[in-house]
Amino acid sequence: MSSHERGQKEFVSHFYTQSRLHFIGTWKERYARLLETLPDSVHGEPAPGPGGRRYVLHVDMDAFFASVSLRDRPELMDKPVVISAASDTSNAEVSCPNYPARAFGVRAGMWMTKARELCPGLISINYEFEKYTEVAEIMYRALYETTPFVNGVSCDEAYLDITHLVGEIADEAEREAAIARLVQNLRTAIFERTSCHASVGVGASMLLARLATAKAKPNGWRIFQMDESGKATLASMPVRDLPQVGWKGARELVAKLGVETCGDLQRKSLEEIQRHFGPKRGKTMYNLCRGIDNRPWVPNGIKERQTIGTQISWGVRMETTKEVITFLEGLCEELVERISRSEKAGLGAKRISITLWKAKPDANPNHRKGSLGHGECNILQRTVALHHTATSAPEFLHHARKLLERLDCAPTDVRGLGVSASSFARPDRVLHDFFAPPSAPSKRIRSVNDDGKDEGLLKRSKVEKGVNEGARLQKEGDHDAEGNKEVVAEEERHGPNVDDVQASEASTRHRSLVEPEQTRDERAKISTQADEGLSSPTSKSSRGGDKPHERNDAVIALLNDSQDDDVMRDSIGDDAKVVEIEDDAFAKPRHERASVDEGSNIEVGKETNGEVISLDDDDDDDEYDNNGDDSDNPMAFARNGRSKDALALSHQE
DNA sequence: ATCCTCCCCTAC
DNA sequence: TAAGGTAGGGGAGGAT
Ligand SMILES: Nc1ccn([C@H]2C[C@H](O)[C@@H](COP(=O)(O)OP(=O)(O)OP(=O)(O)O)O2)c(=O)n1
Ligand SMILES: [Mg+2]
Ligand SMILES: [Mg+2]
Repeated sequence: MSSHERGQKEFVSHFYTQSRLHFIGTWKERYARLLETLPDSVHGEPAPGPGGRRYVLHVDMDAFFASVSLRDRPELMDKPVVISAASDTSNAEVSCPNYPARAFGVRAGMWMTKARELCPGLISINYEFEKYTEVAEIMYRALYETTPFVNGVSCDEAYLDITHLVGEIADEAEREAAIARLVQNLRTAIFERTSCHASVGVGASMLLARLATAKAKPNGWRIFQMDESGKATLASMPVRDLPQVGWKGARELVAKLGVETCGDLQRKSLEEIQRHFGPKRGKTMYNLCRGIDNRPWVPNGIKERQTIGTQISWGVRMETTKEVITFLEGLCEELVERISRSEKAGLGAKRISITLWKAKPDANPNHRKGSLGHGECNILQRTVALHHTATSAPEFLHHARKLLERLDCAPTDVRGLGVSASSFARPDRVLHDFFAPPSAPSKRIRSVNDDGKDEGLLKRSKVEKGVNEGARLQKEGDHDAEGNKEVVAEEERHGPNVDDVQASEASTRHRSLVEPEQTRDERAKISTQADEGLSSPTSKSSRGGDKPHERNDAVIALLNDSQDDDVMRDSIGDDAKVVEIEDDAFAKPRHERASVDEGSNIEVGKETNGEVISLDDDDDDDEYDNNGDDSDNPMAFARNGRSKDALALSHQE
């Protein structure tokens, strides 16, 4: 049921109860709350052992969602089963195939129709999010019983540093025996308490532990030693098996450097890799293919959040601007709720971004994921930096609307929306909001920038030049459906879940080399030729024609109402006629400004509350689409010197 | 150089 | 039917 049919706001909250990706995506936040109940979890970094020895465990549940659900259905255990929202013949997305299903080539992210082709009679079980949460918690408790040095990655996966438990053991054989005992105890504890299997990899770094886990699965464990044989193993592994090298990266490596294995990559110089992938990514790849992992240990796996966001790009259908606004409002309310549940509770956002999935004009409905998928879209984002913080849903909504206006999208073309908050800082007008309800008209004191333009003009300058050619802004699809057929050999072994000892040599698990059934490209194109051209080394040039973001320098008004705009603009940052709050944060580089506010003990007084920069207030915002039809914006004409429907707007001069 | 915005990729 | 989210790293290209 689309958002239009269900009602925009209801749709938002309901969607989140059903989405597995939302469940996964918000898991760390819930994990952070769980940690607060585990006194042992507050720990710093583990120290290296004697002789620089280090032992890291990577623990990952096997076919997690499926394992949880199959506990109660033992008769299905050895049959091919997936977890998905599918019933019968529907085309849902596969979340988690069990290992028997994987033997048929069924993969997470695959659509059910494809999965059924590969595996006739495939059984699907629906999501049971509460159970996953329960099992995840039990698993984590077992992990923290082993060591406080736990780095949580996801609901079914974490790294443990056990150097302090085994590193002191001088004799190597003894040390390895101790590791084996520890790992087996942990695996046994998890299985006894959850009836689900975890596999474990051991290595001197997170990277090596993770590579070991991949070889250990399912239901096994393994050590990845970087001895001669380990080096040979690594050299023979496809680059796709390295973390951070995904489907595109692997393909790019082949196309640009002729590299397929880690060994191939090892033979390339740092400079050459960097030439194609940039300094940082190049350096990372250069290291990873050698088994070198410099990632710092993150205690508990919890880093300070930089952004909090909400987005939905499924089932989004709207016909009027009002519907768009209502949907956005739903997202903003969800966002505020999530912020309040996070460690950023009580803070406000100094940056707000939106994401828009805009249907391509020529989108082919056959490439949609069911009737409610977003189909072929251009995905556009816009950001605004505020001088002050936004804390309430109405404030977020206000800015989200303005950002959306810049994108000039007809409601009927909207296929998805997102709102996100960043640059968190101490809120600067908390009390103010109490006395000034969102809709209250504001007193304003206007000022004008150098151009001397006035506000009226600004309000029509929202749509940016170039957005109507948005298609050009995005990279074209990468591969056609055919590209998908060249499925790579996978999954040699899947017999009965064997030993609880070192998994056999044959136990190799490859990450998919196949493009996921994914959002950005919709693997839309039927013509392979054009595609191949684009994937050549020059393909980046598809961004060449960008004309993103014309600077929106116009009018500024000062006012003291929390409703009004508060946009940070270069043109006014330092020299415009704006009464600026004296705030040491503003002495810093722009990107540091907002976040450092937090903890700076600036009094949030009446004095500093007053000045807010604004473009205008909200009273007539409905021009966001005047009547829902895009492309008719006076400024589109003014700026482009051309506009499809400039005539339609002559109404306001 | 460094910052900023928008976009791409990756992982679960 | 069907639920294509979320966060972070980082690159390209323009502005400063
Ligand atoms: N594209 C994906 C990837 C993962 N998941 C969910 C279902 C998985 O069960 C869970 C954990 O992801 P893993 O990558 O750990 O995969 P599994 O645990 O399913 O299998 P494995 O045995 O390979 O770890 O996340 C999902 O819904 N969609
Ligand atoms: Mg797993
Ligand atoms: Mg996992």
